[in-house]
Amino acid sequence: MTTAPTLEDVARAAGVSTATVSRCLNMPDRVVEKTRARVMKAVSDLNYTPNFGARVMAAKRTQTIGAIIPTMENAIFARGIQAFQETLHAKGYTLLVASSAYDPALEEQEIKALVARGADGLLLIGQDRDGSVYDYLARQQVPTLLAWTHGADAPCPTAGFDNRAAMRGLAEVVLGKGHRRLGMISAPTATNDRARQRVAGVRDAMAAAGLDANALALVHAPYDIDSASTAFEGLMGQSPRPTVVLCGNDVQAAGAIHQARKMSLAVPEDVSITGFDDMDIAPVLSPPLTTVAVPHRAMGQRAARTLVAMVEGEDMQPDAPLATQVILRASLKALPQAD
Amino acid sequence: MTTAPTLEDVARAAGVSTATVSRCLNMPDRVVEKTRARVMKAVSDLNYTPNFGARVMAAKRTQTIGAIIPTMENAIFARGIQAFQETLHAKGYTLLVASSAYDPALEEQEIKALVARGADGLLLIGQDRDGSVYDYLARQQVPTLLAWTHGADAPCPTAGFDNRAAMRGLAEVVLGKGHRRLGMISAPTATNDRARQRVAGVRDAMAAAGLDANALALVHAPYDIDSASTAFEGLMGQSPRPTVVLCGNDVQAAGAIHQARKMSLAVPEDVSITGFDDMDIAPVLSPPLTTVAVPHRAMGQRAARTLVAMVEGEDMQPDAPLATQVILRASLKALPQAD
DNA sequence: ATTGGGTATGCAAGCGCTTACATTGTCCAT
DNA sequence: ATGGACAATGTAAGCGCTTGCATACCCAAT
Repeated sequence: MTTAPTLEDVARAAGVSTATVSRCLNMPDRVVEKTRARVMKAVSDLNYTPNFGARVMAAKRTQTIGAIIPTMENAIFARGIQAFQETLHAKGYTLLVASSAYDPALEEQEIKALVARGADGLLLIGQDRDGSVYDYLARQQVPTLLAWTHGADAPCPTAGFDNRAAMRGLAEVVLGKGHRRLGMISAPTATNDRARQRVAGVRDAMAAAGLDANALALVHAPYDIDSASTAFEGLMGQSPRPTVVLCGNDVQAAGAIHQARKMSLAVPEDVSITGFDDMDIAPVLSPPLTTVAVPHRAMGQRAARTLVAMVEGEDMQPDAPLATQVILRASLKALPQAD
Repeated sequence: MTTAPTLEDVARAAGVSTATVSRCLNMPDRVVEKTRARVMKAVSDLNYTPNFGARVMAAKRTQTIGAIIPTMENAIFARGIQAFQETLHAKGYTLLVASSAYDPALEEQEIKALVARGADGLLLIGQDRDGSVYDYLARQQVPTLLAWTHGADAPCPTAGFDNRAAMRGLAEVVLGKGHRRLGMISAPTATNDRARQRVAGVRDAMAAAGLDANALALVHAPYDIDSASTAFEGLMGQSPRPTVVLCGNDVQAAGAIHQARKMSLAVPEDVSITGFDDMDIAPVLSPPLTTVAVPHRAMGQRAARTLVAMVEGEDMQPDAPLATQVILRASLKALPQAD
């Protein structure tokens, strides 16, 4: 056979109609045991795989969920997506992942590609995107869930945590340790609401502590080790120098620690450093990293459950945000009392 | 409008036939300017997106490439896949990624899902899988490329490097530093030819140096930090204790270093540790990690070019394996000469 | 034996798109 | 004027599958 077998080939081989074969595959209990056995044998003899395009076109459901994550370059989204996939799989859905490299235009293309491909639902990260994208999604009636963020006022249902409150919690701990000159390395905030919220969280804490929120020494850098190193170097060049640098993410914190070592600055003696995410590497860095633990797996699972419910037409009442937790490790130290 | 517009809706709105609309979209120069403008206006007025299933079914090409990677949990495959995607994108293809969690059965399901979805080509990692899988792929006539591995005798074309030679190169350096009692932490080798090859590479070097290859203290652990920590602890419990532990991967090396610190073993004074991959974290660990640099991006790009060529029916002569490079950093030290 | 009520199966109409082929229209050479 | 060549567009036949409806069949009850 030079071309892939079709339903009809199977039907012929089993001596039944295409309808029966289709039913065997999709609603096995509507076909009597004996026939089904014969059909299944033909299926495996011919090594038949249904043609997806045809199936979609006829049935209008794909049992496929699409997800677009900003990056696969580091593990930020990996754990959550893995859990998301596992849960989807258990529910009979297949996950297709694309990565946008933090580029809104690319993301938009990928959204269209996934929708065109018949994704029954979409998972996107964060809520910063052009209104036209949400219009398009609404128009195409594709249930969409936003993860890694939380908000009742978001343009779609969300499954995530409150980035602002989470970072504020960490900043409060930092301030509680006596730090007053705060530095921060954040991802570019233009199209990244999570990053923006984290910055806002730090400022919230500063304001609440009676500090000038604008005094935050803020530097932007992409989520990679080298950029963060450079950013850290810049921060350390300022005077007075910050006593602590809060990083928007553990990867950046790793870069900061790395750079500190290069500059012969002891962490935390000369400068404290914190991260965000509590990735695998956080406890392994030296010094081990103070960070914010994000419930990645729980978020992925919840996202899967919610999105499937949306796809299957159930009403979902909005979820509360997931809780995050400050993890204290050696990279943050208390400042000696000055007053 | 309650349902997505179809080609026919557009045709009606523009006052032309569906064929003309289709041509506007797929071969614009076969339609005269004036008509095309009218059609395009209708398209954007209606916010029309072609139905992928229908298009696939009629045209039999999807411009989609599928990739299945063993894990997204850590960044092992991330850089390569990212480059793969970028190159595909430049060539007008969309990449769909699935993760098999190192489970052959899951991988098989995902292969079928991707094929059924009309992937024009497939990228798989390594070559260890049931013959029936390759039969299926041949049957379905889906061009398939194996990455992260190299071999003229592989069941499909490959785009990668020689794991065995790469690890042998590192082991030779290690032996050259005077180490004689070697420990190794490898991923489970049952369905992972890359891991198996790396072990073989170490044994090759040992044998070539006149050592007993069976004297290698080998422990298996999945690619995560905690498992590697445990594995390292086991290795250190043996006596005589290895003077160096070669890890199948940088993540495992991170776990090993972490565990060494916990056990108050100084690296590299008490024990040397090496990794594989030269991930971002390798230079950031303390001590910085001696490892093998793998040309991830080059591999991803080559894979994309080769696979697209295969999909488009060009003949490809087999490529040479990509070169790897031993990166010496502080985690490996020379042993004092004993003789 | 008949009849009625289920069940198991077959029939055939699409699903939205592409594309080979047919048709219509245009323009130029004769 | 007329025919021919070519360009622009339309017509309609699938692509492989699902599913509402029709048919065939089986068994129990009469």
